[in-house]
Amino acid sequence: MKTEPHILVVDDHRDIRDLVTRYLKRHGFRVSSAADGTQMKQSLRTAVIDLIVLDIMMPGEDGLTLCRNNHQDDGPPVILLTAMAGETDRIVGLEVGADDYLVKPFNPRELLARIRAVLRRSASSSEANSSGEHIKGWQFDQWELLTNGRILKNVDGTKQSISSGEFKILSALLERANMVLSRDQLLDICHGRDARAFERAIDNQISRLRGKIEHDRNNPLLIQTVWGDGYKLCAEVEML
Amino acid sequence: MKTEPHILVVDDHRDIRDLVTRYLKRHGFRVSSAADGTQMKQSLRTAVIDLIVLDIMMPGEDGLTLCRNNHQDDGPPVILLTAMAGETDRIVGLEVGADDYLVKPFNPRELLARIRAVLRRSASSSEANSSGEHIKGWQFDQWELLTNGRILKNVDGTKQSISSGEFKILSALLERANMVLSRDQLLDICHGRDARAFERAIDNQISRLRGKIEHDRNNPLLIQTVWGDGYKLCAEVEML
DNA sequence: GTAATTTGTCGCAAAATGTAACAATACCGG
DNA sequence: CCGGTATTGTTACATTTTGCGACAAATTAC
Repeated sequence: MKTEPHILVVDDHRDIRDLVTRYLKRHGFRVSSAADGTQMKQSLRTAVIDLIVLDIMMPGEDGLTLCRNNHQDDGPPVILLTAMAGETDRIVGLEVGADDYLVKPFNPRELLARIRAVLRRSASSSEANSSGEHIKGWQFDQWELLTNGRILKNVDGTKQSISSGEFKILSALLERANMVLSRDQLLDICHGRDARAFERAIDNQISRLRGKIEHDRNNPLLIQTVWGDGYKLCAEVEML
Repeated sequence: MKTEPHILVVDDHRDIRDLVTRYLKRHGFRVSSAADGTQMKQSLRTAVIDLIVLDIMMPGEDGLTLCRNNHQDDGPPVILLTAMAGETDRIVGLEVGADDYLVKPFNPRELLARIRAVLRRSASSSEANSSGEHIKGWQFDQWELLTNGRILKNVDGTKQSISSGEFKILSALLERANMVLSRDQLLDICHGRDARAFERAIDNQISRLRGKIEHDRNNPLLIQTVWGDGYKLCAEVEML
């Protein structure tokens, strides 16, 4: 049996709640809404929520705090709504625990796309990639990476072979393009939680990857270092 | 094929309609106009409109309602014209669905700039990239900072590499150009609330940044010190 | 004017990162 | 099973980035 994902919209503005709710329902989701942290927690107790859309600015309990707590409790994934751009590296990732964010005002279609992306990620990480919706690959910068092969195709026709480890790291980065991934996260994704291999192994893989995909190895633009945090793939990524 | 964007001007005052129409046409847009909600809906049915300039005060159907409906239907972006300042925060965003607003009386050049900005935003967000920054970068003084490349491009072609810490500070300042940011705020933005690192660390970053972007290091014009308060980026900043 | 406070920036040390070289391991065809 | 090859982990060292103390310069208070 397959039911539609259940989204919980948390915002203190009634009209925003209603608008988003209607929009998401129109696109096939089940939707509940909550006006504050208390209602949100209640909803989480009484229903199985697959994803939360959470406004960061709310009276009473702060959206950030709610997000953090939810994340500590292994709750559903969260997409944050924030009023201003910038300073977003910290929001997404381990510190706060959001899975993605959107800057207001945003395009509802954009929200929809992000919701689908986050759901796909959390689905493929919880199950052993059981359900069908597979991606064929990614297109970014001048490269195309297909999930089945282990080959990077350049638009100019050249090909670049990569190892399976490099493939894992690259696809992890592509899956979360433009977000910072810590070395820990990358290790988890590529090796599973068990092998607490020396963290610097990641640096090496990154270095090897850069050597293959960057234009100028000494000025990496695609895979960027975020000092003290991790790595981030910077590019417009299109899924195939 | 590339055609010029088609703007729909909706206002019950004929003189304003005509003025705006002429002005926009002179600047290369295709323009239609409507005097009320009925005409507006008709135009939307019969032509592909890229953006609506909509007066909020109109006899008959309210501009706000029209805007809301249009937004629910996934219609084109809207710039609202409003008679009074204040209470404008809630106009922009999901609540009403406007993408920007302008207070009457307004400078036509200002309208032009906003139209271009909104068109640029909606163009980039309609592309189906599942994730990616809203803003591509900023342009200020003689510099251009791309969120992707973490590289400062000078108009003369020179490039200046900056570290990820410097990038965070600079983008925080750009994001709030011409406002004062305290060291505390900058620390929060760059490191998160946890690490209450020595505030003077900011001074250092600022100093290093100045060394890279100011014309005369001993006479910083771009990043100005507000004694006892913090720092302020002083420049006309354009978002890309 | 002087004293107190705040800021600018240099130099250095600590921490983080890049990467080459090498060792360990996995993989693969016989 | 074996030798050869490709891949990956580890170490070591160079380099970059950052934080912090120190002191000079600037600003404000008095």
